[in-house]
Amino acid sequence: MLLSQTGSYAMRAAIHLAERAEEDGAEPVRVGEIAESIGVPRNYLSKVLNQLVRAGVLSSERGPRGGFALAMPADEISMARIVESVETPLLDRRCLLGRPECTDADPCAAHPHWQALADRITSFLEETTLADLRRTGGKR
Amino acid sequence: MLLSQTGSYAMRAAIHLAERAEEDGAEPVRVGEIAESIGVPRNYLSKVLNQLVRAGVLSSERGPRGGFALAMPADEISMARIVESVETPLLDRRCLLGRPECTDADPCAAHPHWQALADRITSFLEETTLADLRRTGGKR
DNA sequence: TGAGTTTATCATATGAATATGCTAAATCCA
DNA sequence: TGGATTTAGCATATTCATATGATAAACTCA
Repeated sequence: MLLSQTGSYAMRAAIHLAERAEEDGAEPVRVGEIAESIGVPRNYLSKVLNQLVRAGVLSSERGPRGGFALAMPADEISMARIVESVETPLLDRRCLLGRPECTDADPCAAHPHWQALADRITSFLEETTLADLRRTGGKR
Repeated sequence: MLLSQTGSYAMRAAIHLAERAEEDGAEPVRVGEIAESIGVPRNYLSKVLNQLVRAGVLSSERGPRGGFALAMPADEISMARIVESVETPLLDRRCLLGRPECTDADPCAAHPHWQALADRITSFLEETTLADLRRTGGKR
């Protein structure tokens, strides 16, 4: 699996916020609505959203009329930015085999074979934005 | 990370066996040597190797002169086969976002963007064999 | 102001992956 | 045969991601 469970939650929540932003502009969305909509544990999601706030991806307001919203336009938020906010490291590009000491000088056996694909994966995560992932038309 | 820790251990152990097979033919290699060579916990590796034996990727012999060896030529053992032997599932191609109900009829937001890349990752794992990963020349 | 609502934070629980240690079974060889 | 060696298998420990629950802090609005 490319994304952790937490990374998946973060992505789905962000996509939901991108969709809601299209409908209601900058109106904050409450945790309860997001959790129910994407079907994940409410309290845990709350913690994940808070990480996104601290990473500057989301903004939040407390109290009535409070909730979460994207901190910037959807087309400026990449998958990489979201995933990096909640899980570390995003992708071990250095070494597919997980060797801590894998360097160019002493590369692992998979090194040359892995590089090209790792580059594509990284590009995918960096170049795909919430705007790309937002549902257009079709059912919810 | 694309591979789990256990998947990484399995790959590195298999690569080591492929290299040793070139040197000594079908001579079994003991857990101790493999663990020390790739720098992983010996007892845990023992369990991982046993999984590979039960999956038919490795063969094993007990007693003095015993140990582990590839059950077939290195160019017939794909990364996919090894990783699938120790972790499930290899890669959730269905849904990048981890939604359990993600189908063609009701796809997740990332579905079309994810498919092409997932295909490439799958191909990489299926088409790269131990023979490709074996070190040729260079230092150990 | 003060009651109600919502996020923020903390403390803890659960579960799965990872790791360790011991015993059993198989094999070799003197 | 019997002791030594090595994998197989089991039982348990540890660690970390995931999850839950309760309280604190911030905000709204009557």
